[in-house]
Amino acid sequence: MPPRPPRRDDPVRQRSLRDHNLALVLRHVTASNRPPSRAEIAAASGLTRATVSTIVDELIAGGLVAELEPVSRSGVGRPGTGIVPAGTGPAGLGMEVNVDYLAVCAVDLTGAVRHREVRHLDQREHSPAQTWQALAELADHAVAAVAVQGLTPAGGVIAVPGLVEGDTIRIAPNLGWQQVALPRPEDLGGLRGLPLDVANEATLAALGERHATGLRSFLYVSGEIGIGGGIVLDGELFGGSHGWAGEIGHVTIDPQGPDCHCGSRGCLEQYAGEEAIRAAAGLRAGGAVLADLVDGARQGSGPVLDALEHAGTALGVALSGAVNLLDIGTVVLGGHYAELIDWLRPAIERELARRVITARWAPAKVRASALGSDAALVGAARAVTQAILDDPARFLAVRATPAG
Amino acid sequence: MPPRPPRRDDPVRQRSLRDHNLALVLRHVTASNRPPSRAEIAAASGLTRATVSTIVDELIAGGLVAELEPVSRSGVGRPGTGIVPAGTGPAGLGMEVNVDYLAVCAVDLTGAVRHREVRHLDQREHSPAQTWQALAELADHAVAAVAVQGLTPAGGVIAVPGLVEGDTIRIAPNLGWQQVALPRPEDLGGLRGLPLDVANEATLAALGERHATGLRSFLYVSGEIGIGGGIVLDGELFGGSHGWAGEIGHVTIDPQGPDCHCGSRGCLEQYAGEEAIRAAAGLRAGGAVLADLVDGARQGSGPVLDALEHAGTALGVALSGAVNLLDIGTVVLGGHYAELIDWLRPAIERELARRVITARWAPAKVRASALGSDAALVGAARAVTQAILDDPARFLAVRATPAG
DNA sequence: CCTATAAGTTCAATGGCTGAACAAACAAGA
DNA sequence: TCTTGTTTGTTCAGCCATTGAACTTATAGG
Repeated sequence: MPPRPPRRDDPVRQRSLRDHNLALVLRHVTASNRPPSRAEIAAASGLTRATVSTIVDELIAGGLVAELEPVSRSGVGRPGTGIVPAGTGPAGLGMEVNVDYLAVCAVDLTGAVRHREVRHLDQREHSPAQTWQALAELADHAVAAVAVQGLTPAGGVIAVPGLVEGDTIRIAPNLGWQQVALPRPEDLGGLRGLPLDVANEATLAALGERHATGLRSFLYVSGEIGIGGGIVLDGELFGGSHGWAGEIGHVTIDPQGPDCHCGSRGCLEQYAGEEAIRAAAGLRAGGAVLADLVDGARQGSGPVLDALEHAGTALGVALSGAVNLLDIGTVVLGGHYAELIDWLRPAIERELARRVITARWAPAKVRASALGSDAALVGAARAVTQAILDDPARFLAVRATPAG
Repeated sequence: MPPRPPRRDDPVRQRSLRDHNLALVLRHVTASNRPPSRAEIAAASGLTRATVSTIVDELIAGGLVAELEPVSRSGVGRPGTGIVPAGTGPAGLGMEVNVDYLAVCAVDLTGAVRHREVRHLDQREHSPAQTWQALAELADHAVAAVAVQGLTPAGGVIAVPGLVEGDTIRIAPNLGWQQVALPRPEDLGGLRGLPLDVANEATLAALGERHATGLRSFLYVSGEIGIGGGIVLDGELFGGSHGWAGEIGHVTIDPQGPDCHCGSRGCLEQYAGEEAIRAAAGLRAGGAVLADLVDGARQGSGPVLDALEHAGTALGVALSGAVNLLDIGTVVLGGHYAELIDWLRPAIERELARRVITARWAPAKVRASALGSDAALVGAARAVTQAILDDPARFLAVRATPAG
């Protein structure tokens, strides 16, 4: 995964000093809601106006930020020129492989989605190679579409519903994939030469939510066919030793509970996974389960409401464990859960209040995803731009040296 | 809690550059097993020999490191002079308040314990003020004892078995304390003017284990009367939003399980807490429970072995959830668990293998605490010295300006 | 005693930040 | 319209930490 932590064990020379402050200034530009002037950046960051000026010049020359037309703002004194993230230049390419669709999107440095395409395609009927082929076509569209907008993809990240280690997909149960390697850039057409990465979809969705909501620390839980999760701590994605952190779907709810396909018993998925809720609600299999659930709940169907209540209780038990362990203030529900939150929340909050030992001093908040089903796709694209924003110096360096 | 993270949002000036490299060099000195020479530090850190020389001079002047007598090492060329952490100068004072004893210890910058005193005293029969009074006496002994060894305490940390927020103890169930404030330094006799801190004992024990074992990431679980925990990620203690992370004792094992004093049901403590194991093993109450359990297990007592097997299973279920969530490679068992590990481990490992979804690729290791029952005490003391080692510049600055 | 090798120091050069002075751009009041 | 006051942005000398190369110091081996 891209966002490498700042290397604490590296020596610091003059250049790293500038690198740090480049990132610092750029962060102020992207973080503030109103385009800040050089003077405002200086005041907020603690650097002097002189330093900020030279750094902003370097960022402008590198195409990472742009000056606004000098807008006359209220107040006396010379008006400042607003600095904004560049709307042209580098872009991030997000791709998603899911059970029944492929999707691609592109975001610019401001975080705006500049292109988006979804193709319905059942991966279970195709080989990984065919999937990569189809994804390459979508990616080519995207590159062409953003090129006319003045954007050049600086990298791509592929979101998959499975366990990823390095550049290989260990296992993606719902796709029926095992030990699938990342496609080489050459096999992805127009992406030739572009740095490419794969990561777990829930992890990337958490990253997407982090930017969309502005939350510093939260636990993201996505309910689809499986249950995925991602952890964001103090603004950074927490990956764990191998990047597998957040696997809440197979946390034990009841050690003696029903068998799970993972080989264990009583996993959360057996209580709050799509199939479990559907069965408990007495709905037909193979239909549009989410829509049926929402309809049933709206109409006050007893079995549906009971099923959601049970799922919410199990979710609440699992989340209580996570909150006890991580002391994290917010839980974000994504995927199908986002649309079911009104019926899940009471049970979740009840369990959190009962089972979290610090609940009386700092109750955890439960909220719905801001990006909905696009979270993983947008998160993947933003992983690319975020890497640039986190370390602009590296981007400027590689852009300066090679002639490609 | 002392170890504040490096502030990513701070501006970086020339001075911070030096600050960073001071810490970098000092880290190399404390981390290597053999006293490194200036040249070795330069090679390992990436700095030049010139820079390392000036930095080492500054550290020597500040009393944080010392030169060894030039020992002739094998090999041609001028032998290097080894640099070691100073055995005199600043010390860390660790204090522990527990149910039936008070303890104080002092460590120097090398991590060596230079003083240690334990006083048996039942806190439940005394007010917090009386406890602070007794602790102050022990602390005075410690300050006097280390003074003759050339050590001056630079700060103190008190470990308590309870929930701490900032400078107040929210609740310490086994002490019967609620909303107890940190004693003011003035009320602690010889500690006048010393920076003082409180923190949870399990959290500090995790910190102690981190130094004793050299592990970068692990989950520490301590079984005493209650069950505490601490999380170390990539060498740093993870505190969560309020510093309450690691509360594994009240993770749910069975949502319908027995009532817990915390107000919830089926908490881990009801299965693997001292009282639960004792009752399951059919041992008398009020005795030396740990000793009785070890004796029973050694003699092959059926009820005792069954009780430990059950406790291990519950621990394994809770730890599986934690490992799924955090993708953490090692679990360290402390407190009483350390002495019971031979009988707990089989069940724990069985559950981890079954319930952790990534177990087949990266099985988590289970090991016993290296510090045993001293972990919290030593961890508290090392929290002080670690803060100095992490940011030597700050220590040198405050030491330089005030004449006290 | 001489040579090779490695450790540690000295010093001019370099790069990046600061602080103060200055120029530019605007509002408000006379 | 002109002046005054205010804020923005730039310029430049000074400062500070690191570098790299030359130099000194200390050892082993022939």
